[in-house]
Amino acid sequence: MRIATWNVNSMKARLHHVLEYCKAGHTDIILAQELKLTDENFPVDAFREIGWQVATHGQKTYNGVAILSPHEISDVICGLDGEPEDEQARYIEATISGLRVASIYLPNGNPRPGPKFDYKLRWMERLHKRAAQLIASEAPIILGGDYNVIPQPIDCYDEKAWEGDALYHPDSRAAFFRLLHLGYTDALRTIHPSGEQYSFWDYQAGAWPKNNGIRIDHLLLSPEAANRLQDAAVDRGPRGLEKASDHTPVWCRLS
DNA sequence: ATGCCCCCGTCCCGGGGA
Repeated sequence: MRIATWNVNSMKARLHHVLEYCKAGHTDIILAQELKLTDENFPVDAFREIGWQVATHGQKTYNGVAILSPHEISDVICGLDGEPEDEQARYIEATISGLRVASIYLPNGNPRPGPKFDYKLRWMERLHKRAAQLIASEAPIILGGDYNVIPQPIDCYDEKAWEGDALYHPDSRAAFFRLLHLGYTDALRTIHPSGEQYSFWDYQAGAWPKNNGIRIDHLLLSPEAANRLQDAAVDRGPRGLEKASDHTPVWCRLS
């Protein structure tokens, strides 16, 4: 069973790339983020035609998350508890082949300090509560997505360039490690403990050709999932295509 | 040097992204 997370930066603009990725047989599940469209406008039929099912939690213009798979998707939950007035579509959870998976689009948090950074930290606390509930279930769980957190210095091309940024701020990183300390495993870092494993390259300033990337897309595995971890990697292919997303898929394989 | 690029919206500029 292979699971990939991919911030597609508009499902409408990236539909062809995503369909090709599905058809290529790289993965059994895609946890997608930044759809930038409503559920009504999600191209369900295009996926149905290639034998894939979808569960979506969309929003006009901004955010939006989905779970895509050729296998049956059940018990879908959208959103996190704790802030009923929050209308941003950033969390969806479902069961596929006995695996509980979530697609997460964590708030960016810039500019910091400010209300957007406060929202990011509150959102991470809400995610922490849900992650704790899930781990208590002792099911195999994968919390995948764009966490908008650079965990360690090794995960960015230039530590100085990110100093003070919401993605690299000590509060963001501490909240990320608090998630791990519940008992979750960072799949990619477990398989590749050293070296850069970037998942995002800015569109600007030639970041991609210069490999000025950061690692912000993560797959967090509960113990029952981590026990089955076989492999994990960044798939740089899609980032090199014409009209690419600024993120590329990160995947893991479970036995 | 927080602009460079890219995507969206009832749309030719501005907000948001990271």
